Amino acid sequence: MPMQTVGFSAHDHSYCSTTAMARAAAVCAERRLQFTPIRRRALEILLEAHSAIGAYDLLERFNAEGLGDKPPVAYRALGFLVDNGFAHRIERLNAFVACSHPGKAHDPAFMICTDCGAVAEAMTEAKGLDSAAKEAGFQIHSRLIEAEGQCPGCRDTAEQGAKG
Amino acid sequence: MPMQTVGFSAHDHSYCSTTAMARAAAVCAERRLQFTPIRRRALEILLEAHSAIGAYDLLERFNAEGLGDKPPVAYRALGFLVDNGFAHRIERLNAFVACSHPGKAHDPAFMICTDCGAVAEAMTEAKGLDSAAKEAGFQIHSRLIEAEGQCPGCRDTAEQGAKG
DNA sequence: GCAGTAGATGATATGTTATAACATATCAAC
DNA sequence: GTTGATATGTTATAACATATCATCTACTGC
Repeated sequence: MPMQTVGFSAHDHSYCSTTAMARAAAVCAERRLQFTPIRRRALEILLEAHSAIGAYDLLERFNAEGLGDKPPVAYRALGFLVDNGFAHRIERLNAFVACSHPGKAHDPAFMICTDCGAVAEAMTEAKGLDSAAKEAGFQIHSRLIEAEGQCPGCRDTAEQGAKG
Repeated sequence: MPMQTVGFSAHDHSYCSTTAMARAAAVCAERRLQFTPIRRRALEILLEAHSAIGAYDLLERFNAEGLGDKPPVAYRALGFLVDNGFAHRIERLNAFVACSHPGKAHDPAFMICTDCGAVAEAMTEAKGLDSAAKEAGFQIHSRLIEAEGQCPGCRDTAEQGAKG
């Protein structure tokens, strides 16, 4: 099945994956960053998943493909992707997802489905947090916003199960 | 110095600590929970800190006091405190803080000072996240909101340093 | 009081995530 | 062809977390 969920909605995944890779390659070229095979493959794997991938999961994939089997290999590749805005770290899961809006600076929020593991990225304003920080005299350097719950697909499935 | 920061503002810390302990004890009595010496001491230590304490830091304290030196001891105590709303886990730090609003159900936001390690808890609305979730058809079960930056005290210090 | 039971603690082992530190390879610039 | 910069390979270990089973303690009902 070629369709999966992004933002929990069906889409042509191979297309979105391909365009994301092309965009990443373009950004790297522009910034004189080396989009090496390991980095490239790491991003491909994240893009294929649309769920969060742990560093050691990634490492297993690498190992199977002869790309290296030591933790730093995975952490460096992931670090590169995160540093350059091609991926995000999901703290709740100690894992990583491909960025849905690469290139643009953003403080994303994530919705994590606890049933199927899908992760969707949303742009949010976090106005409540900003005003709380202002009130406290706290200067925010970075925000972390993650929600866990059920994606639309899994809600439907759960309801079916409850009925049947 | 008896004063420290909560919500980054000066306060009589021994008083806030004592009342928090009393409140926790009352809640435990009401819910028929055992507020055992280990659990009690864990909460005391978190309350004294007003910054996030890691499980192994806590364990070191326990060990020094003859309360146990194996990881499960710390994780169980912390689990109890979190489950019952006396403490929160800070994902970004893999560490724990005493709850500033025990008893009330809440989805707190945290402000973490990267200079001094102080952590303040704020109540927020997270309206942006809620509307994004609604739009995506995602049902939120729990929220995680953490900001890193500089607390008022450390901002002042940093400015002094820049000047001098 | 005493037996049964649930919950708490003790102890061992292991699993999982992450980084420090050092060595080597690759490639471009001089 | 040496230098310098960046990426990768490798070893070791730090840091965080849980599974499992044995034992003990405290409440429950008799």
